[in-house]
Amino acid sequence: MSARLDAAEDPGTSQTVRTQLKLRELIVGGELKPGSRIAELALVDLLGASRTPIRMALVRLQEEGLLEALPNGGFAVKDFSEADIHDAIEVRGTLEGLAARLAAERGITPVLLAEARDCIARIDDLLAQPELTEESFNGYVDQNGRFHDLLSEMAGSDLVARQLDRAKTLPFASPNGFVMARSTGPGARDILVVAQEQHRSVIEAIVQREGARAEALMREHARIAHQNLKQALQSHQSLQKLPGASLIRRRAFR
Amino acid sequence: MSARLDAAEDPGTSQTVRTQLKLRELIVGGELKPGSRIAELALVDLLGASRTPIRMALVRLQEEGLLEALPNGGFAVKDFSEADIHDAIEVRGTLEGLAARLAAERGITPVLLAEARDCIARIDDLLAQPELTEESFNGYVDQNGRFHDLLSEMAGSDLVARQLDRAKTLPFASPNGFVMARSTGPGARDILVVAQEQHRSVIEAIVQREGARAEALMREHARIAHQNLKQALQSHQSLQKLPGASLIRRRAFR
DNA sequence: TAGACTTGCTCTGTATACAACGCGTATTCA
DNA sequence: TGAATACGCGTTGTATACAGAGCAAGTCTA
Repeated sequence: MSARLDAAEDPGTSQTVRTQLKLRELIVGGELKPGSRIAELALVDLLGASRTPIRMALVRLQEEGLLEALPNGGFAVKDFSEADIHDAIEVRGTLEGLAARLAAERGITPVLLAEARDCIARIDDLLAQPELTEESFNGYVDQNGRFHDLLSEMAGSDLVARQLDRAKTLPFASPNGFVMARSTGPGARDILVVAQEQHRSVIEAIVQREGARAEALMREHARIAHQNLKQALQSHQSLQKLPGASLIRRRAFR
Repeated sequence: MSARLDAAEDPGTSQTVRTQLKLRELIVGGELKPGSRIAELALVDLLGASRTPIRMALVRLQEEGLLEALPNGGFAVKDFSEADIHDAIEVRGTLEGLAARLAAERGITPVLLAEARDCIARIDDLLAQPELTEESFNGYVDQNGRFHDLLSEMAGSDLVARQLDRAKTLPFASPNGFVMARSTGPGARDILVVAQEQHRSVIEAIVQREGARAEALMREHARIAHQNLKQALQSHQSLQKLPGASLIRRRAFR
């Protein structure tokens, strides 16, 4: 019975991977409430896979930090305090700072540099107009994600990239996490302008082999998310747009 | 058949956890060669558990970074280049620097401070004598591990502690990794003296709320491991004492 | 009526059976 | 003799059966 109904969705991948992706969506989407135990049998019905791949996915998501193991077996969706989110952003900034410093110290390939410059040029184009449209905002999110991936690659270290991936897994710690929460509003475009300036400066610092400067810039760049967090927590509307908002403890909405 | 022969070893824990611990020992001990596929059935015979908990343990060890998933299924023990080890140490230093900075900025509890001071005092005692015995060296390793655990706790953040744990998992990236490789030799004691001075300074910086200083000190502290790595790679004898030495690529011994 | 004990159910952890896939080998054909 | 194909073995990924433990509900007794 390996040919399940929904197996046709992603023919190439294994049940375990499909289950993991679906589960992650359910979690950050808020379908599974934090704190309460996740019943494996319920997921069997919900996801159309047997318990074995589901358990595998649960273990992987626990290692990712989205689930916690309960004392008497099983897993529950983790919830995060405001302080946790702050720390998650700080960790990402620190590791991105490390990546930037290593990139500056070791030098980067012309190919990577060209890609980064292309990335920055595209964001420049998007920000050329005084008004932010939904389309240009989505474009920014794409290019911003690409920029941060490129930076991870520039460090030239699988280990650093791996650790950075881990740090970005938490939805609100990802480079685009709080950008999403601020897609509209008066200050939205200005923040992107500031962020873009930091993008430009970091690449310049890396090219000039200024490690300390590159590091400091990436740390500060991540801290934009702190401002966005603060603002998002005051606006229910903004929080709705934040991926993984349901994982935040003491949430006022709902 | 849940009452296996060796189940009596650790009555409380589950098969999965026991398997994971045993497997990790096999890996860092060099019993499982890097690169080649790990046959699950072989582990069934070797560890006395069925395939299910073994697979669980394999997945967890992959997430830990000790195993890599092979393209056509299964896992292999990862091998690490000299550059990987360098990066792993740098990542640990960076995260320990973050922990120290957070501890300084946020302040630490008197209990933690007392424990840290006790830790430092014990190391002082061990280093009071001009000669390093095997006993005093082992004592140093214990207290050094304790110190680094305390520092992780001082940050006051589960997320930071988690990420730091990950960074310390690689055996040669752990605070005691390269200390072990330098247990003997003329310079051995002097290095411990330097490290201990850094321990002292970091705690002082944290108490004085000097975040930047605390961070810089922990980074530099981790870099002692770089020196030790360099020296260990030149001496077969030292490498033998290094946990996980068999995971290093292009090794000259054996 | 309240508390404690017992019983039953549901859930996880573990073992095993099954199927598909890949790889190596052997055989056959050109 | 070489290359290509087919067959068989071993391996992983998946499904399911089974057992023990925890939790809740119900009942009995004081």
